[in-house]
Amino acid sequence: MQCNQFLNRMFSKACEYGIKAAIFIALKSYQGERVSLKDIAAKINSPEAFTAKILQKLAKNNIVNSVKGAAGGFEIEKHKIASIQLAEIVDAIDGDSIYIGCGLGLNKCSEDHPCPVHHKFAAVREELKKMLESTNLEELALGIKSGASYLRT
Amino acid sequence: MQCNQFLNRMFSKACEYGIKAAIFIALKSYQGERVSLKDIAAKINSPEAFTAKILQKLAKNNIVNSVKGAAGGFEIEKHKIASIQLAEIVDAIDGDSIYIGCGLGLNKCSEDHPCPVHHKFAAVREELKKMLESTNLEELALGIKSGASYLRT
DNA sequence: TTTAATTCGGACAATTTTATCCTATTTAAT
DNA sequence: ATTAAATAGGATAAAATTGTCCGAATTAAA
Ligand code: FES
Ligand code: FES
Repeated sequence: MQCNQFLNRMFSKACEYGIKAAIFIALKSYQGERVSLKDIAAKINSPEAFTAKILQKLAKNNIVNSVKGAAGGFEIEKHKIASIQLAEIVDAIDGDSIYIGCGLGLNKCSEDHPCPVHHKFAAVREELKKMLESTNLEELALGIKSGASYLRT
Repeated sequence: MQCNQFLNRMFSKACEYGIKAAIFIALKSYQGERVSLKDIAAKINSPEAFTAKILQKLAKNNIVNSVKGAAGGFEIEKHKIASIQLAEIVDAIDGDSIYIGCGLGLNKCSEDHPCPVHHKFAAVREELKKMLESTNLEELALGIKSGASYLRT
């Protein structure tokens, strides 16, 4: 008997992979290295082909550069790394409804027609928004570099 | 062409329905009325059969009482309403990973082996947890009763 | 006792999310 | 030029979530 029940998340799996991938790419880019899909998937412990799709999305959103062909891979221009906010990555993959939308699924969140949890929820959601908008890739990458944090279990 | 993309949520659809249903049942219970699945689904604008499953879950978790047969329906004992926290409902339907689990999907969130966003994320998540644990069904129901908030768009 | 209004719960269907496979294309190196 | 190492992207599959259907069980009321 498999007890599957219960695994709601703040971010989708795709988004989790996307964030971790971006961090790893940023880290390597600082070292002047370009990384392959294979390396990324191994490092962040994600399914390769699925990760490829996510990277395509990040590339289309100009968050990472992809380079085709032998010796190709993914990279981020060093000077851009510190200016990429977590919010941009989440936005590219999950959209902004997590920190914009109504907590109880009303068409839109509004003061004029609030859902029952609006006032309490909006505060938390705003915290999340601020957090995502004030956290950049550089600091996240530095945490990995210094050994203060980890990309996989 | 349907543009479906992007609809991540804080709570699952099931959980959204569950919260709204519980609020409506609480409201009616204060008025000494028991409500049918049909009424609930109509009031919160949810698919009936799906809502039935969710109500079964709430019943099994002793959050609502279900009464079978003609003139049956759902109710919550008045004296319990103020003591039911939002967290209990979320927990019964979505589990606790939303306010306990790692934001980047590591097996477990821990200070000893933190993911890159741990410190920033844990603060927001804790806010969410506090909010869910300090909000009870009574206040939510009162918002609806007073016309200050709405259950559907 | 019959009937009608209910919830219960199993089976199933549709949709979305997650994951895989395979071919085409690009590019560096030989 | 040829080859090998990459990403791109379409097609498909698997799994999870969301949604539907229907018969069984329960209960109040006629
Ligand atoms: S209306 Fe629901 S969170 Fe604002
Ligand atoms: S380890 Fe990821 S949020 Fe704590």
